This record gives sequence, C-alpha cells and structure tokens, in this order.
Amino acid sequence: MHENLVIVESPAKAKTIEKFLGEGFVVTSSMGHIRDLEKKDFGIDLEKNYAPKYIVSADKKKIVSELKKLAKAADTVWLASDEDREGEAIAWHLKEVLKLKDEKTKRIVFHEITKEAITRAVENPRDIDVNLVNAQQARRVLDRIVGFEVSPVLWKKVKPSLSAGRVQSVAVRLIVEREREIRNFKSVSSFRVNGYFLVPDKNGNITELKAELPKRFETLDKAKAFLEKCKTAEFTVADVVKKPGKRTPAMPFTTSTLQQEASRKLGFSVSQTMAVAQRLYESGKITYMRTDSVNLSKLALNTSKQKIEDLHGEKYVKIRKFKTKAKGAQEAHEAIRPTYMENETVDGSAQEQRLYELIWKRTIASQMADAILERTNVTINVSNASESFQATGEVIVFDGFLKVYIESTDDENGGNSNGQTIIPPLHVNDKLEMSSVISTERFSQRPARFTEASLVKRLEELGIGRPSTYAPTITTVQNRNYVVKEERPGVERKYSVLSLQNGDIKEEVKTEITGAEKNKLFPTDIGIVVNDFLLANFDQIMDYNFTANVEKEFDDIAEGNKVWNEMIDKFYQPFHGKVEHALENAERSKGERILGIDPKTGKEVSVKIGRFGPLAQIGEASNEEGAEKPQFSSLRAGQHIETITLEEALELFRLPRDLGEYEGKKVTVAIGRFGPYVRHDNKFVSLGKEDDPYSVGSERAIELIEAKREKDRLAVVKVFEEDAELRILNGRWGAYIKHGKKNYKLPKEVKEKAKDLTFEDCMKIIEAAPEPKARRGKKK
DNA sequence: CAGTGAGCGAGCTTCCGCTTGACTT
Repeated sequence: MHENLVIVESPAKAKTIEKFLGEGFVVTSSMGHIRDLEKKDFGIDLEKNYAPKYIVSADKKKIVSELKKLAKAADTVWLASDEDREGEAIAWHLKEVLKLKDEKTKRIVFHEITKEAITRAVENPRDIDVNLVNAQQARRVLDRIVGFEVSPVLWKKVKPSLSAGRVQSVAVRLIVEREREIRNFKSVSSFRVNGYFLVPDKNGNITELKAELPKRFETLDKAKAFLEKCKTAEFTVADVVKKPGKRTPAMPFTTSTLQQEASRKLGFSVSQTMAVAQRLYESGKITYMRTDSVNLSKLALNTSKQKIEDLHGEKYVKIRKFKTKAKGAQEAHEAIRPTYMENETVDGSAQEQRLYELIWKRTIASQMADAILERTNVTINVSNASESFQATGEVIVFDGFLKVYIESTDDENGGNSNGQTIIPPLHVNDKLEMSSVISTERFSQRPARFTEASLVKRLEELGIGRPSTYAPTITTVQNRNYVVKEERPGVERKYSVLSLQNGDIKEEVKTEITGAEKNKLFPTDIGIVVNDFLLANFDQIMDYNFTANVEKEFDDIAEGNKVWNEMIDKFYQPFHGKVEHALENAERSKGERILGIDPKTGKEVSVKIGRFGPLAQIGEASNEEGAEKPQFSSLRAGQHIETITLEEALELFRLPRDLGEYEGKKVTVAIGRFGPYVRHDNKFVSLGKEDDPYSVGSERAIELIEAKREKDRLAVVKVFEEDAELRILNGRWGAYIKHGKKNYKLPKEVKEKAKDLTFEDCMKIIEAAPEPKARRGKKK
C-alpha cells in the first residue's frame, strides 16, 4: 500500500531519491527506454504517415510487468525520467504501456539529485510535453530509416552484414579522411636556431640562458651563413619586457572530456572509462557519468568551497558557474563530480581510485582561483645580423588552481610543461657571452591520427552522437572492422645539426624515429571502400552537418513549429529515391585498384576486396572456354589496397615456393597468418627468425621438418589402440588430451600422472568437457 | 592455424539512445 510511485531511469538514482522523499513514496526505475521500434521488420508504416510500430523489447518485459503491478497499487504515478527529448519519450511510453490515466499521472523533472531540487520538482508537476515526444519520434524514425535502408544497399553492393548509420558512417569518414590527409602530407624541413648564453643569476652563479630565433632558415646553407656571422658577433640585450598573465581552470567533466582526460592521463580506452565510472556511480561515489552538462549544484559549490578553504585557505577559492559550449547539449544532469566533495579519495579498485581522483581534482580546481603568472620576454640583438634572439620565461606568482590540477592536451610534443622557466636578471644594453649556437633541422608535422578519445571530441564538436553513445559508437566501428586501433612502428629519418662552439662550426647528421603510433585509429580497406561508396551515393547523410541540420528541425518540432511526420516525409522522399537509384545503378564496389602490368606474364596486376579480405590478382577472370584463371594472393598484414605498390604485390606471388620433394611428398614454403612456414605432408613447420622464405633452400627445410618431428615425438605421452585419434600430448602448459582436432584440459590432480590414464578415463574427461564458448553477438 | 577467390540460392545481417546485468576468462 503506497500512495505514490515515482519512476526514474536508473536504479542507483531511484535508491538515492527514495531516501529524500521518505514515507508515502516508492521509487523505482525503468532502466532507460522500455519500448522501441520493432526490429525484425522495418518498424515504420510507410503507408500510414510513418506510424512507428513499437514493441516492448524482450529484456524489458519483466520490468514492464513489475511496473504495471506497482502502478496499479499507487494513487499517483510520478514520471521522473530525465528532462530531455529521450527522457520525455520514456515518460510518454511509460504512460502508454502502463495505461496510466491523466488524473493519476504527473510528470516531474530535476537536474540535480538533492533534496531541495526533488522537493521543488514534486511541488511543480506538469503534463507530458507532446511536442518534445514527437521530436524524439522523429529522431528515432529518421535513424531507423537511414540505418535500415542504407545498410542493405551495402550488403548488395559491397559485402553482407555491413552497416551504415547517421553517426557511425560519419565517424568512419573522419578516420578515412584524416588518413588520406596524412598520406598526402608533404613534410617540409627548416632550420631552427637556438642560442645559449652564459649569464649570472641573482646569486651570482653562472647559468645558461636558452634563446631562440623566431625566424627559421629554409636551407642548411642559410643556417650555416647565420652561424658564420655569430662567430664574430656581439650579443646585446635590446629589450626586457615583463607581462602579467593568468591561467584559468578547465570546466568540470562531461562524458566526453572525462573520456579525453582519462585517455591522456590514465591511458584508459573510452569504454574502460565508462565501465569504471559506472562502478563509481553505482556505489554512490560520483554523480551520473553520461552527461553533457558542466553545471554544478549549489550543494557541490558549497562543499567545494569548504574543502578548498580547509586545504589551502580562503584566497584559493573562486566560485565559478560554467556554460556548456557543446552543440546540441541537452543538459539533463549535472557535470560529473564526486558526490561528496570532502572525500579526496575512495576505496575500490586501483582504476576506480585513479579515475575518482581525476574527477575530484578537476571539480575542486574548477572552483579555485586563477593562477597568476609573470612572463618575461628578452630580445637579444646580434651585432652583424638583422635577426635577433628571443628568450621567454614564465614564473608562477600565485599558483591558484595549479596546486591541484593541470589539464593535459593532445599536443604530441608533450607540451603542457608546467616547469617554470626563470630568466636571470637582465638589463637593456647588457652584453652577453655566447656559449653556443645550435641549428637543428625540424620537419613540419603531419596531422595527428585520432585516438578513441580525440574522435569522441571531434564528434561532440560536430554535435554527432550523445554521451550515452560515444563509447558504443567507437566500439561499433571497430567491430564492423571499418577501423582498427593499432600500434605501428615509426621510420628512421635523418636530420642535420649545425653547432657553433668555441669558434668552430660542426656539421652532423643524426637520425630520429618519426611517425610511430600507439593506440591510434586507422581505417581498414573495407572501411575505406564503404566510406567511398557511401560518399558517392548518399552524400547527404555523410555530410558533417547532416546531424546539426536535422537537429534544428527536431528543435522546431519540439517547439511546436513543425509536424514531425511532415518533416520525415520531406526527408524520406528524396532519400528513398537515392536508395532505389543506388540499388539499380551503383556498381558492385570492391575498391579495385590497378597497379600495372606483370612483366613475366604481361597481364594486369590489381588489388581489391575479396570474399576473405583484401587480395592481389594477376590477370582477369574470363567467361571464355578454357581461359586461364587469374592468380590470387591475400595481402599481408600491414599492406593496404590504397598504398601497396606493384613491386610489393608481385612479391606476394613468389610464394608459395616449390622446394621439390622429400620422401615422395611435396615441400613448399609460404607465409601464413603466423608468419613464414614450410609445408610437407600436410604438416606445417614455422621458419626460424633467421630464415628468409624467399630464399630458403630444401636442405634447411628438411632440417626443420625433421626437428619438428623429433619434437612431436617427444611430446607424445601416450597413444591408445582403441582410438587412433586419441592421444595424450605434452604442451606448453603440461599434459593435455587431443582427440581428432579438439583439445581437452586435464584436471590438475591427474596432470602429473597423465601416463596412467586409461582409455575410459580419457573419454570421461572428453564427455565432461564444457561446450566451447558461444560466439559473441548471437543470442540464444 | 596454415586456405580460399565459380555460381546459385535460402536465410541472415542493419540504425541510435535510454539503461543494467548475465555471461565467461
């Protein structure tokens, strides 16, 4: 018996709110949406003005029936889902599915979970905003139309099981285009010049002052000419300018900024960050982690102020209100912050502690004073040259928020140095003693590849995707194999260094590694082919502004200035025409590239996507009787359709190499998934590190075959007369059973005594073995 | 694990946004 039932979206929230509301209120959760468009069909009735066909999803049946029971027993049902488009729709679906009567239903909203905010919400109920619900329906229907009409085009024209969508396809486009920018980037080198001068500091000790020439020389000769001048030059301080500066703390965390900082500072993947944050949220340590709001509750501001005063004193406090810049932010929640600002640390796993600490510091810092700096610029003239050196120093006069938190950047040169550079006391007209002048060749930087987190950042800037979908989107494009997160080695690059010291100019050539990547996103061949196909046929949905444009229309619907199915119709008519057009006219897209002519056969060499991935091919398939079939070879790891050269492709066809016969059976060498191997009598032997598959001889091959045989012989622990397929072998982790092609683990107790196992024992173990794990993604 | 690349056809794949578990290793 309860008078009031409150339904929120998340169970953790329900628990907290129940405490605030007290007697007479039961608080429960819907676990997000309870209904969605029918999935096995299109789910939209095109004949009936795009009427959505909603069904309660299988995993929500139980929740819905429980909610029905609770709603029946209550006098008033309070629909307290989030205050945004999706939340409004959840409230509406609940009202429909639970068949709630108007007079017993109230809609309330709050964006902070504090007693005050909730009491105020209960005192100010309203009705469901039908316009906002319709805006959500338009969003939902549009996404279904795009996804379920374009994906099947890909199945027909590119490869089965592929997918396209308003969000994921644009995410892939960003990666593909960045990769092409990088590929087309021409690095230009120039010569940077640093001068080092000996100067007494304020205690009279000699220190080295580093200064840089703002101008860079285009060539080695020009740099050398400048150094020549420096040999005899006099160096004079021409100007000393001191300027005050300040730094301001970053805004509190949203989902996207949390993902970026956790990636840079803790090395977390985007989904890892969300999983850890979820645990902190569920245990009541932080506020909700899927948010685009930078707002902090009054309570949070007050407790932060108290904490800063306790730790660092009053002058470190500066209460600030932040405004969201992100496009299309819906601000249904607070920023991500600790629930209790007084807790600097929490219990939990190491990851939870580190993420919590990051959140705590960022939140506290956002309410702290600016850092006050003093920047010093010194200009040093060169008597016989028009160029002058600049030395810059930065001293922190008051640290302010820097005491607790420094935001990191994506800058690859690892900027973000907070080290102070102190300039010794200098005066205009001071003569400086030069200790050295060094000119280093530097190269212009290509654009940076995306990390998971920097891709999220870009998507957010474009207003594409929502806090709840950033991590799943990043996972989807990788699961579809459009994008891979990889490590790739860099290449060596030579650069020149000129140094003037003790009146001598030395010239050196040094090498550095450049372009090495770790945990960066690369497009795959299939990702590139799909992207180009979609751009050619569906430019509208691939437009970076498509989401922003439709969002404007959704806003119009939400304000009651547009009718949702009319908006959808305007989109659908031309869009569906493009789908039909593509189905009829677009050629099958295999990303084929012709590399040139094979000098041996005179036939064309090409690369394309085949049934099993990218391949190289010599000659063309022909329907003519008795025509020669083309030769095929899979591309190797690290080779790509867009970048492979004719020479590299031809190299692939040098394998498998025939090495003649051994014991009446053919010996061949090839490269497989696990590297180069020798094949003989259907057995495979890996080549050693020192062996080259292109030149290895038959003698060495036979040696390897024999060595493998010997090893296999030693590995056999026991064979059985009853079944030739059954053997006990010794593997990397000790004895195990091999039956046909399957392997079975031995229980620990018998591992040592595997020799004593009988045929019956083995069969028992095989029968008792658990079924191999089901493949992911298939349900029941 | 170590290949495959014909062609046909049945039956399947697919979106974005709200939410948590229920599963292994």
